[in-house]
Order: sequence, then structure tokens, then C-alpha cells
Amino acid sequence: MSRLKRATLTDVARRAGVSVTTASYILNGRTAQMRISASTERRVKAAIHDLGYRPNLSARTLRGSTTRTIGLISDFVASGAFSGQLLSGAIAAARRHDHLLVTGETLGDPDAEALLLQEMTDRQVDGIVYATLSASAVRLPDSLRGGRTVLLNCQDPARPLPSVMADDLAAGAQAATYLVHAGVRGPVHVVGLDVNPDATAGRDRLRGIVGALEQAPAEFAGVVPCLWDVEPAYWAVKEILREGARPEALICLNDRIAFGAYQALEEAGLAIPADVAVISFDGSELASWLRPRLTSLALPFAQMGARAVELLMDPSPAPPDVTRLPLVLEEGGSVLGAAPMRERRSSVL
Amino acid sequence: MSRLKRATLTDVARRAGVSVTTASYILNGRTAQMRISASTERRVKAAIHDLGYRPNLSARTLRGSTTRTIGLISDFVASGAFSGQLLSGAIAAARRHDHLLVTGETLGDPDAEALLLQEMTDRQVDGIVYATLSASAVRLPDSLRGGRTVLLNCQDPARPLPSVMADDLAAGAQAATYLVHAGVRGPVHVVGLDVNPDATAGRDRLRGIVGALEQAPAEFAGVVPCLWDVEPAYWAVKEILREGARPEALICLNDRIAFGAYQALEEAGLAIPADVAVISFDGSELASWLRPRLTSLALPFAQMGARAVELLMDPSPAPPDVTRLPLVLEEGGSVLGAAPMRERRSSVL
DNA sequence: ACCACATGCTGAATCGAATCAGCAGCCTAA
DNA sequence: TTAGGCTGCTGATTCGATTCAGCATGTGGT
Repeated sequence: MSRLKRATLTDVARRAGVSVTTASYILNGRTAQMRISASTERRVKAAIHDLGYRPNLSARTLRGSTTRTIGLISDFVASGAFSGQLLSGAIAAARRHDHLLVTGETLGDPDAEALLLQEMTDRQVDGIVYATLSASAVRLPDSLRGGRTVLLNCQDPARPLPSVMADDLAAGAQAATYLVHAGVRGPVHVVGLDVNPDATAGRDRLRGIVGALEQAPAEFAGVVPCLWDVEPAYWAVKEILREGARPEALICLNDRIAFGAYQALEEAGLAIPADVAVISFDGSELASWLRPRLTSLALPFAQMGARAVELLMDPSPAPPDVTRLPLVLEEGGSVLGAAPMRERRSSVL
Repeated sequence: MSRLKRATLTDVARRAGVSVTTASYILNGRTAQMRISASTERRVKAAIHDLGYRPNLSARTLRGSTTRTIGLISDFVASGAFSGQLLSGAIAAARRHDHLLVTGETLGDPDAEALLLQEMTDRQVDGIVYATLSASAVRLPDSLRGGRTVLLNCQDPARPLPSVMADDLAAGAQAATYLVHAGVRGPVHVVGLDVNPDATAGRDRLRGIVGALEQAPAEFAGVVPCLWDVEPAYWAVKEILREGARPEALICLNDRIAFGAYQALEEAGLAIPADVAVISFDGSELASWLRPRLTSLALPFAQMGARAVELLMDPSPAPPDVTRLPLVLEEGGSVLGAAPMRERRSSVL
């Protein structure tokens, strides 16, 4: 109510006619061990209620030194819908553990990063989630040495820390297998290639794809190199079509690439999925906007954010290894012979 | 370094051979008023440096009661790219004021909202930004009574609080005027209609559009009602085309609607922009992915997030009125006769 | 009748920093 | 010589909650 004066535990104790010590014990549910009588407990609880008492967290922290706060540092918060999901998952998990999230964005600037880490350790956050937007290898700043830290969507080869990532390798295999089960045999092209040597998602997916295709009666026709965006993909696919390629299926390394591929295929008069099957990775909203709806393996960003926080909150220190979360197949209509509807949970596989 | 024991001001004072009081004064730059000698100051600063001393913020808060933290409560953090931009802007502005952001997501649940507010006031945040994903009227919980609060992308008609919103009315006029200047005279259809009575963006944009068209030599052909998403828009536009409408321009109330319109127009063999001009609102990535690139008025989400924080940080209490930030025209190639796009990459179109 | 023990509570110290009030020592002026 | 003022520092208290150690009672056993 009145912002002028918050009630303190002293106020509560006075009103209930007990000592601050007793009030504190009751507040913290230690009545049993401390042998507080039921009547005293009732009086104190009434006082707490009447005064609208809320404990001062700073005072608690000063003594106990847990803040019920965890820090999340990300390189990019603004880009795309993914960071939102990641944040959302982390926020929800933190709430489940009665924690709040403080968020920082580095924009890739090491100085900003160092400052943020400083700010967060100054605030004595109970743990730090260090996240990157695209799966990659990173070199963590030294200031992150002590304390609980979990990496999210990245790994530091030089530092053994627990890390949460998407299982891109398995997803690659899953995509290829899905096509094969849908009857694809002919040339399968992979579209997209990372230029950033630290990015791991593309390489992992590709390895998964190639590995699965080798085991299957389907021809791998190679990689169409292009940046992971709509326009580069459009031009790249247009180009291979011009050169005479007649793919039976395209595996696009993300949804934006798939969109570019859609545009190029349509322009070339090739129908999806009748002439060419398309499958991709991300599971973004874009996939659901395309006609036909794009079949895509969804990155479990919300779950990843949540898992990272869970690992931090787990009292037994998490082992310094990588937790890989599976991508989830979201079926559209871009692969012929596959299940047409979403309800058809991949019984084909 | 060692996480075992942080140096305290007592440690610093001991090492420098002064009292804690003196150390505190030097730490806070009050050397002049407190007549600390230069040599003492040097000794203490050296001690601070050597020990890697960092002040304990909880102790400071306990005494001073500012936390250098501001809370942001949003209904949806996960959806779309917008919340990310909004967050990013708010985070950056908070950093500029040496503050950190704690973030909460209510998912529209009033109970979650109340709990979050409680958590944040418990933490004595210096201010709260209350944000919604889509521009709307809200009824704030009573618990938000005291304290500094700024509304972001929403207004509470019952409560006079400072609020930051996009200037949708002006943007509507801007879109219409842009078309008129590009030579559009024939039937202009507006696509999209809000079902949510609390949402304000659509109504404001529509009012702006109609107002501007009335002043201009262009025919307003009415509203094509549909939900703000790709598929509803596709069907709705398909339907009016089937019924014989021959629009010269479509003003789509957001980019997803525009995408649906693109699909319907292409299917009907109508070329953009040669046969039909399309303009829309959002300025999302999607706009840049379409062929031709969609001309769209970008919502200034990052600036809005930043502005909300600035208002909170402003020592003079912000007046309880609405700050409206302009949308920014991002030109694509979806309106004929208008300025060509920058870097005309797609000369094919 | 006296010790032992359980019951039900409280005093005081503690966490780390900020700050008010004040205290030596020295210099200057009357 | 001493009051007054300046310089350069410090002691003690405060913020709000937690917690260790302990202190009155009452009760039961012998």
C-alpha cells in the first residue's frame, strides 16, 4: 500500500509481542525445531498478514548470500524469434525455482561482455547462463572462471563446463531418413554452408545427413554452398537448376534457405512436393507460412533455455559435458508421400 | 579470482592502514568534501586494485535502498522477433544508466503477473516497465499502484501512467500518402481486421489510412476483414479476387497479412508491383525475404523499449501521458513508381 | 527435596557499506 | 597564552534479517 514505509520483521515482532528471533523462526518455518507454540505462531502469522510484511531480500542476501537471481548473458537478444524462445524457456524455468532472470546482451563485444559479467557477479547472481544465438564454439572470458556457469547453444573447447545444445547431428540423420522413408531415392542436395568456422550447427547437420544417406538407397548429390539467408539461397538454387540439376529433394540447412529455395523452384516451374521435396531445420514460424507448409525440424530453444537453468539450479554440480536436446519434426506438406497432416506423428519413421 | 572469499571494504582499509570510513569515502569519490590527503587516497586505491575489491551491492541496497535494477514484465517474450527487439532496446538503455534488467513473462496469466510484480517489488527494483506484445488497452493490477512504472506498447485508460507506444495513426496516414505519391488512384483495399477489442494498432492504422485517403485523389475500397496471419489473409484476398475485385493497391495491416496477400496475388497471376501495389506495417525480416521485397513501415520496437527505460530513469517523474514513436518506412519493391530499393540486387525483378 | 530434562522463548552478534558526529593535531590571530 | 579554525582522519550506529548460545520456567523421577 503505502510506499513510504515497508514493515520490517521488527514491526511484525512488536505487533505480535514476541522477539525478532521468534518472528524470524516462524517466518522461515522452523517452528518445529525451535519449539514455537501454536498460539505464538498464529499471532506472528497474523501480524505478518496484517502488516503486509515482505522480507527484505537485500538483508537476506547480505547474511545468507544467495540472491534467488540468475544471470543470462547472450550475444544477441534482438535477432529473430529464437532468442525470444530461449529467454522464455529460461525465464519459466527460473520461476519454477523461485528465481528471477537478469538479462544482458553483448552484441558480440568482448568489453560489453566483461562489463556485464562484472555487473552480474557484483550482484552475486546464483549462476550464469552464457548463451549464443547460433550454435558455436566460443572462448569464454577469464572473468567467468569461478562460480556456476552453464553454456547455452555453445561450447568452449578450452574449458570444461556443462553445456546445452541442440542435437544437430541426430537431426541431420532424422531429416535424411525421413526423406528416404518418404520414398526419395534420387539426387538429394543439401543447401547452405557455414562460412563461420566457429559455427557448429551446419557441419553437424551435414554430417548427420551424409551419414544417414550413406546407409540408405538414396543418392547424395552434394552441397549447394550459400549463406544462410533467403536471397543467397534463392540465387544458389536458381543457379544449380540453370546448370541442369534435377534434384528429387532439397535438404535446406535452415528455414530461410528453404524459403529461398521455394522461390527458385517456383520460378523454375517445379512444384513442391510433386517435383521436388523440401525439408529443413529451425521450425520457425516461416515454415508454417509457406505454401505448401514447410516440413522442418524444430530447434527446441525453449527447452534448451529451460534445461540450462535446470542444470544451474541442480544442487549437485552438473557434469561438464554436453546435453543434447533433440529437434522435433514439424510436418508440413513439402515432402510427398509423407504424412500430410500434423496429427500424423511420424509413424512412418 | 578465488571465489572463496571476496574482499570487503574492511580488508581494503586494513591493507591501506586506514579506517573503513576513510576507505568508504574514497571509494565514493568524496575525497574533496572529506579532506582526504592525496597520499591516503593513493594507498586506498592501490589496495582496492590489489585486492580486486568489488563493493557488495546487497549491503549498499540495505542501507541506501536503490538496486540499480529495473524490472520488465511482458505478456509474451517468446513470440515473434518483436519482443526480442523490445527487450534489446530496454536492456541497452538500462545499461546506459548502469542498470540491469530483470525480466518476467506472464503469458497473459494474471496470477503469474501478480507473483512477478511481488517478486520484483520484493527485490526493490528501481522501476517497472510493463509491456505487452501487441498494442492494447490493459487493466493494471492494483499491486502496481506505488512506485515508478512505465507502460510499454499499452495503456490503461483507468490509470494515468506514462506510456510509450508506436504512432500507428500517423503510420496509417504515411502508408496511404506513400501510395498516393507513387501514383496510386484506383481502388485501395485495407487487409486485416482486429477481433480483439483491446488491440489498438489496427484501428489506429485504419483511421490514419482512411483519413489520408479522404484528403487524396484515391479511392478507398474498404476493408478485407481477416485475422492477422498468413493463411487467413491468403484466403481472404483470394476470395475478393474471386469476387471480381481488381485492387490497384493493398494496404496490409501487418507483414504476415502481406505475405498471404502475395501468395493469393501470385496464384491469381497478378504481378507485384506491376498489377497491384502492396504496402504493410511491421518492418519484420519477412518483408525483406519476399520477392519483390515488401515495402513496410517498421515498428520502432527497440527505440520503444529504450524510451520506456529512459522515462523510468529520468529523475523528474515522467508525465502520465503517451509518448508516440514514429514508424520508419522501409522501402522494398512492392510499390511501383516509388523509390527503387537500395542496392538493386534483384535486377531480374 | 533436588537434579535432570524438556519447553518456549530471547539477547546479541553478524553480514558489508554508508554516514553522522566528533576528535586529535597544527596554525593563526588577538 | 589561548580561543578559534582548519585539516585529516575515525568510532559507532544504522539498514533488516539470520542464528548461535543461553535463560527462565515447568515437569518428572528418585
